Amino acid sequence: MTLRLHDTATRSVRDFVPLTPGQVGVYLCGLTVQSVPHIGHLRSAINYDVLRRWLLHIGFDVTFVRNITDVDDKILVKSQETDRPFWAIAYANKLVLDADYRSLNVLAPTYEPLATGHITEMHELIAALIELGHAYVSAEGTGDVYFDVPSFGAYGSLSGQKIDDMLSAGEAPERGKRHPADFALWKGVKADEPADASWASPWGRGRPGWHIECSAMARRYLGAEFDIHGGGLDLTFPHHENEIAQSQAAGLPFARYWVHHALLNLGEAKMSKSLGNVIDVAAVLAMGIRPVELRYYLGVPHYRSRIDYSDEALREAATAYRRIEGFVQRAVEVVGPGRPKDVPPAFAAAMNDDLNTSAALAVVHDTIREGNTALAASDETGVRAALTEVRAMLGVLGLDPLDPAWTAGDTGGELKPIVDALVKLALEQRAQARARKDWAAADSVRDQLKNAGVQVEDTPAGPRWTVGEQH
RNA sequence: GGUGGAGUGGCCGAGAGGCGAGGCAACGGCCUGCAAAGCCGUGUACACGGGUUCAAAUCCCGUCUCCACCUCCA
Repeated sequence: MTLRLHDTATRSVRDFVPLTPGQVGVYLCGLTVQSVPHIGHLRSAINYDVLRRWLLHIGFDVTFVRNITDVDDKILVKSQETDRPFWAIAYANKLVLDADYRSLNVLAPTYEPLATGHITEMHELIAALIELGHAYVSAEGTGDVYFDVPSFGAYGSLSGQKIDDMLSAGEAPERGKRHPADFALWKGVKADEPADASWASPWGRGRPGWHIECSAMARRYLGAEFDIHGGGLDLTFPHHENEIAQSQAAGLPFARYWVHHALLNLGEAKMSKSLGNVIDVAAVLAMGIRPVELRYYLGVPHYRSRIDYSDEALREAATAYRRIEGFVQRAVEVVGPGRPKDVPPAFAAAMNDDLNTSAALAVVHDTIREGNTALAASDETGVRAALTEVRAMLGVLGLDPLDPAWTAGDTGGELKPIVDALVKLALEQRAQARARKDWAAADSVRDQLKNAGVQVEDTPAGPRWTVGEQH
């Protein structure tokens, strides 16, 4: 059974065949670090993290490149508004982004190139495009270099756009564009822009256009042709279309599969900084939702389905995750953590079917039900079998409760043995009360523990307790 | 105007011609001293109107509503 992926270029689900057997090169458009990331951005990271984990699980060697755009119009505007260097703003936002990725258990990419670190590679590509007649220097002496869109016959093939049908670009062609659809490869420095936001080039000082960085960096780290290019649906046009044009016009075959994920909406529109309808990780944590629960919420719907954000749905996802977590904890108490390895065939089939995470999760829940039944029957073999499968599946989704990424952050870990001893003391009294059928006394112990944040449950193996997981 | 996509039970969310994915909530039962957790069971769900078919949520035609992109955007 092979992996099948939806390819935007063909608008169909296709068998995934890597360029080189056993190896996969993935380029994901990361963020422009113009502000603190919101949970829509993180959905993107999680979707591709699941893709990556699945590729790894089925045995591929994955080179995963996710870029950072650290210079652009908005960052420069912010720099002027706040009178801080653009690079300090970009870096500060990148630090928050890094922390968010880590908190959500998103694997670090193989490499994370910065746009400003690849000016040379961009120059090479731009020079080649000029040489081949696919780019030109603005006639107005601004130092701008534009890609000549009409010179690239296949333009629009990814998004199905025809140049003639496109909405006229509001403003008149700027600074010497030959065609309104032409886009900047290099932007000559403007008088009012920060002096430290420009680089020397054969066409004068300036800075990169937005699209060129991805073509240049994908080429540098993944080669002229690579397997998968990912990004948000909103990048299909013009960004990805322009990447294709730049790369292919320069003779580079570029990406073989285009994977786009749907967006996260808040209210009636996509979450976006410019609309002001934004929720970030800090806001979610403030609701009492843990990062793992946020990951579950963002990662379970199919990646090509829009998520309409709501607090209720997020809280519900947290509850659902706790059922999963509850099974894993109870099972571990009986048989130990086990050694997660194989995944049930139905789970693999769902993942191979264009990463159907919802269907895959149904298999997780089915397995958990079997595991719970085994637990109730004190069937250790059954518990162990279910636990290893469940953990293997959750591992692919990045949601294994035992993953150090989640457990490392647990607060009060060093107090646990102490609390454990104290709770045991109380539970002993409860056991004695129960033995003499003094239910009032027994329940009083349980209620007092509950008031202190400790939940007590009776199981076939005796009472167990957990700390504050109520919302 | 062009391009792509969506409307599924109280809620979330898969599926894409035939036997009701899964979760949350609710209700009933089992278990329990009582709980909790768990397990078992309970729902005439597919935007609307036509059509094709033995059979349609799934295909066709039409209608409505919504979203994204065509300008920076995950």
